[in-house]
Amino acid sequence: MQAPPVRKKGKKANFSEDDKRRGKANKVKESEDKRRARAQGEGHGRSGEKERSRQRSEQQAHELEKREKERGKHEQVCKRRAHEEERREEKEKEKAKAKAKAEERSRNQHVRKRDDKSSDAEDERDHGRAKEQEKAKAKERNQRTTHSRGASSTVSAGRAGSSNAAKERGRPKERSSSARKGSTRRHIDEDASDALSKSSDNDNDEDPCIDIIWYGSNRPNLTDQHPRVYRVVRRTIRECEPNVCLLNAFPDEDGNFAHPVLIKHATALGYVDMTKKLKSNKETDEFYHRKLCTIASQRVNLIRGKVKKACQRQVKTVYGLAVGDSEKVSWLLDGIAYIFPHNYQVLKNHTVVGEEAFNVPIFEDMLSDAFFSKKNSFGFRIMSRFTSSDPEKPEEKEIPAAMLALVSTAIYASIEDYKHAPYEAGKFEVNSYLHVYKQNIAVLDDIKTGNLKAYHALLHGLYTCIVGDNARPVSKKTYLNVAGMAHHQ
DNA sequence: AGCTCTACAGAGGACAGATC
DNA sequence: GATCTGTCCTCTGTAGAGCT
Repeated sequence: MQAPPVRKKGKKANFSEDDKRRGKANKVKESEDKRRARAQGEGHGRSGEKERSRQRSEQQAHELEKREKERGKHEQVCKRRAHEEERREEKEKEKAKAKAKAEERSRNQHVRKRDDKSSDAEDERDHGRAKEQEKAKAKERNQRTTHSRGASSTVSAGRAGSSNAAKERGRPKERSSSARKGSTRRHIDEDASDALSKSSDNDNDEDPCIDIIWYGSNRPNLTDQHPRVYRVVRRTIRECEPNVCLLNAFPDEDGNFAHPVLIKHATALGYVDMTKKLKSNKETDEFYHRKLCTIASQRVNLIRGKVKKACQRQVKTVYGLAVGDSEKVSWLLDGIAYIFPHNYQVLKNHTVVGEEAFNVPIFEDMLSDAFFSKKNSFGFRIMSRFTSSDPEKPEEKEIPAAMLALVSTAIYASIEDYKHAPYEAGKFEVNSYLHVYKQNIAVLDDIKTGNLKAYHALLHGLYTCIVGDNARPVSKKTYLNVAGMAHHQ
């Protein structure tokens, strides 16, 4: 069996060049074989009777040669046939494999769809592990835990473990990456096997260990964790990620924002010892939940980072920025003028249309780009949870204020990057931009309290523009005029 | 030591061109 | 027209550098 093409560094599947070359080489080889076969055939025909009549001895030698050639030819044909047979078998095997893979994929999709529908479905999935797999997993994990206890750490070993872990930082990379590969695959397989073995709902066989598997890097890896820990953290992530757009884009203002969510899911799943550990104030237990929180908080970071990246590409043209134009940048950022339609003229009075907050096309573009670029994108996945602020029109959903404020904050950060030359994309840190986020939220709150209809028109209007036909068209935001906005800026 | 951010890696889906 | 193959893109997850 041929090994699958090795992927190298980089995002793209990197088998292209190698495969191309391999494909070309095969073609060249084929044509060379053909040429050789043709040449052999021709040569064979020419070595005829003329030679025989001239010199018997030569003829004998020739015949000998001929026989040799034929034998060689025959061997070649045999070899080729064997090779063809081999290739055919390989192809059949590959086909069978692809079929199995497709079946597995469709099962996975089914499971994933089920998973999206409700978290109850996840319960089924999580609890429906095949007995055999669980045993194998438990065995594997025990081995790993033993290893990590000896060489690295589990948090059950407490802080002492972390110092060991620090020593272990220099461990060979293969260890972690192979563990990652194995574990990632393992969880996917769990999903697949789960779809098949719904009947085996039995938690008694599950590995009850709730220690954190941690090899001493900055945070524990999600997929390395024991099933119970994995399940609780996974659910915590699933709850925290949408909340970034629905409720608060900067929850990590409180470093342990995921802590209550962890407790909630541990309790819901009935993991008494884990709930106890999460609620405990002991130093080792605090360390335990802090470590678990870091897994969730990284996901939140990633979402924000993506939004900032989307904005970086656009602000230059939208706001007509030049690198090092600190005067314009300062003006745009002061009082968050950039959220309003404006007219900036050098050495003249700049004007801002205060009635049209967030009525700049970049907001719609950035929301689209960051959250709704594809039917499968994050925004579409959480769209069912969007609500309406207008009690009279509950069906007219709105873009959540947190989502709009996050985009606005990312735009602020991107504009600020142009303040100094040379251009350098700054970091989108919580500490640096939390005040901007709060300022944006305050503006939205003011609109909401001052003119609910305008607030609804703004956010539902954005929703309509982005989501399209699913929503009813809504009047333009031109009547938005919030007198009280100014004193909050 | 812990936090934050970025880059990298792997898997799977989408799509276009090639081939049958 | 159906199927196959190669390539690109996106998403999820992880490692590690740099900073506090």
